[in-house]
Amino acid sequence: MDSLYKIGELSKETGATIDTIRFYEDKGLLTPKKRSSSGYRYYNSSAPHILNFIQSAKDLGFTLIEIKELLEIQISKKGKCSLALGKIKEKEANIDKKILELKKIKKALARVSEKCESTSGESQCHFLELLTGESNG
Amino acid sequence: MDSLYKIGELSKETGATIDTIRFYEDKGLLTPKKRSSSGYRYYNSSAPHILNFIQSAKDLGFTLIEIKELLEIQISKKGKCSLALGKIKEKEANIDKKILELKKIKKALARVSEKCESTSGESQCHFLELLTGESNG
DNA sequence: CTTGAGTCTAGACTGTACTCCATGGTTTAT
DNA sequence: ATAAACCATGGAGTACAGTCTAGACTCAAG
Repeated sequence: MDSLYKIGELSKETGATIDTIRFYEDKGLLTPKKRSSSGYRYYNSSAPHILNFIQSAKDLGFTLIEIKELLEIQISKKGKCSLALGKIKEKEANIDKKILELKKIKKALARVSEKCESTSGESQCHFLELLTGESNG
Repeated sequence: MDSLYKIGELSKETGATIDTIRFYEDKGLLTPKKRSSSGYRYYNSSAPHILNFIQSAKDLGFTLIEIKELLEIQISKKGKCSLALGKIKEKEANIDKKILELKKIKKALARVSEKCESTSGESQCHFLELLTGESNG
């Protein structure tokens, strides 16, 4: 039902190199569905999703250890979390903080764009001032 | 008007180590306002803001080179950007993407919390499924 | 059944971002 | 004036996240 594919195919599909995929396996982030008798790795269709998630999460500043933790989160048949609820709430709060910081930076950049497009002059300032709100434009 | 302080004081105020502050200087992210005749570094009140920004930006997955670029953005008296407007728009788009990715992760975590709090059972699933929306609860 | 592309393991190497010396000069409080 | 605390430079060492190489095995096509 779910055709398996080899590491080279997975690599081509996701853009992650073969070495990187093996490295992630070593770190416990992505285990092949099975190994052939000769040792070849075979992956199922969830592997590319995992690799894409790892890539996104890395771009967002998560370490491989944190990403591993996120990937390990699951809910049992009885509705139990694999990770303490407090820890999960902590991660949520952490992400909220990141979103806020990004919005601040975005706002500062938007102000830069705006000022540079209008070319109304007399508005000298640095990014840092735009970030903290002390603009003089 | 603006009292200067030494690297140790800056370190204590921001939590960045002296070595880190010097390292950032080497990379062009933070230059002391002036040096004493004996070589001591003296910083003004904007230094802690810069260090805090570096810390936040690092947590958000920006490299020191990207952070340097952000810090170098400024608008001249004539309303000109120090960086091409296209580049700035690109950075804005990049940040929008990061915010979206974070919101997805946040949503998945919120679903985990919700399910684990309700304990209504029969809802086995992994984080990755919650992330992509294929939950079976 | 061979040839070439793909895969295996193990280990060395790289870049980024620090972190830790060693050694010596400077400041400050007593 | 002298110790204690602080700061300087330069260079070595570390952790994380890959990236590359060597040497051997496997698989698919002609």
